[in-house]
Amino acid sequence: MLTGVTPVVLGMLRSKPRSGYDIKTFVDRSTRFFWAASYGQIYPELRRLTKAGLIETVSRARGGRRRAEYRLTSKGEETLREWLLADEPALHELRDEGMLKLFFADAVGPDDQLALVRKARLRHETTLERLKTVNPPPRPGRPRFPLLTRDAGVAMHDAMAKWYAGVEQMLVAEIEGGDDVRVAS
Amino acid sequence: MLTGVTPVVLGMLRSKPRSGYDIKTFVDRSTRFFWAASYGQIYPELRRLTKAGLIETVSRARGGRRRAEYRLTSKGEETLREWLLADEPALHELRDEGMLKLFFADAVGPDDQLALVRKARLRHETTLERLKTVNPPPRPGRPRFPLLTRDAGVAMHDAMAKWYAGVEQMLVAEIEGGDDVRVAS
DNA sequence: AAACTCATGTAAGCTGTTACATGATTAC
DNA sequence: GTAATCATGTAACAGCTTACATGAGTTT
Repeated sequence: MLTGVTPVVLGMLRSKPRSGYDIKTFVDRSTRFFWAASYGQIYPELRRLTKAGLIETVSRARGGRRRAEYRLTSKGEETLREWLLADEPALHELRDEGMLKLFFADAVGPDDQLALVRKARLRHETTLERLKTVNPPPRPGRPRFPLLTRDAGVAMHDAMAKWYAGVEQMLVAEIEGGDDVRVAS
Repeated sequence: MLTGVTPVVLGMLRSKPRSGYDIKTFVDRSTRFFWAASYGQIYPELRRLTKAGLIETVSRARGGRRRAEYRLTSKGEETLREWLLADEPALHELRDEGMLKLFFADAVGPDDQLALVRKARLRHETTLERLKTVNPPPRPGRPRFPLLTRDAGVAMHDAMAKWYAGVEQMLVAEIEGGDDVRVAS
């Protein structure tokens, strides 16, 4: 894989010809949650891949509008397949500021800790709901795996939301318990 | 937050003075899974933070070795607390090549799809096992939240491993089912 | 004395984001 | 006619990784 954007562009062009704009739009509605891409990556990549012979231009019009559509060449399809079946361990990177905050939560008092955890849970629940609304009707012939990855997102954020909920309960119990003790003594 | 490394450095110096080397080592054993940091970030950041008065140098020796330890100033502690309680939505970014491959898995045949899913499940299970072995004895007085984030990692990778296992079963059933039909017809 | 670990630091380079420029077409 | 959307592109910058340089102390 030359750069991080290569497989997305290749993959997006496999099912049908698309323009750079199309790719960006589709990425934002689909892979963005686990693999984002910007115009600054996509357009230069389309040129590189054309030069490398992995994709080719199809048509330059839609309506009267200027438009450059690309499709995979057989060489491009082969490259995509190679990447899919490659043996190298797949990259897996996470940047989760909420988790980092939790890591350092000892620096604040119990109430603030609770607020922090609650916020994190809410975030995951919001993402969860948003993912659930993505619901294109499965048609025969349409690729099935994209929808599957949506389910993965649901599973992940659901697990996280529930985990945070557990921590929340623990903290609530401690705060209340602590109050009781103080009242009782 | 100035840069991504700021809160880690600040947070790592809160519990006790550390050197840049210490910070890097500790990050690699703890936050790396959701927030990585390299020397190229840490050392320059230590200078910036010193100049800004958020941290200060403590001692310059340990054994006979050259060593620069830093600790939080009160201003630094305040900055850390502000970041912890900030209202801005926490950054959450994922780069998951395995998931991207699954997204495009329609491009390969059933057997390769299965192999791909199996590999992904194994990856998560491996990470899961590694996380489970991180088990520092909880001592009173030692911060508790770091250990909690380890549990979060366990929860997340467990959820993903199980989700992939489900997909795997589905694919296996389909492949076997397809065979049966072919054999029966 | 060789090898390893502790320890600090930087330069080059790669990747990716953001913001902007440009202009055509369509919807109101 | 004006606002929104479609569409392509780039330049500047921010952020981070990698590799290297350097050297002291420790272990074998």
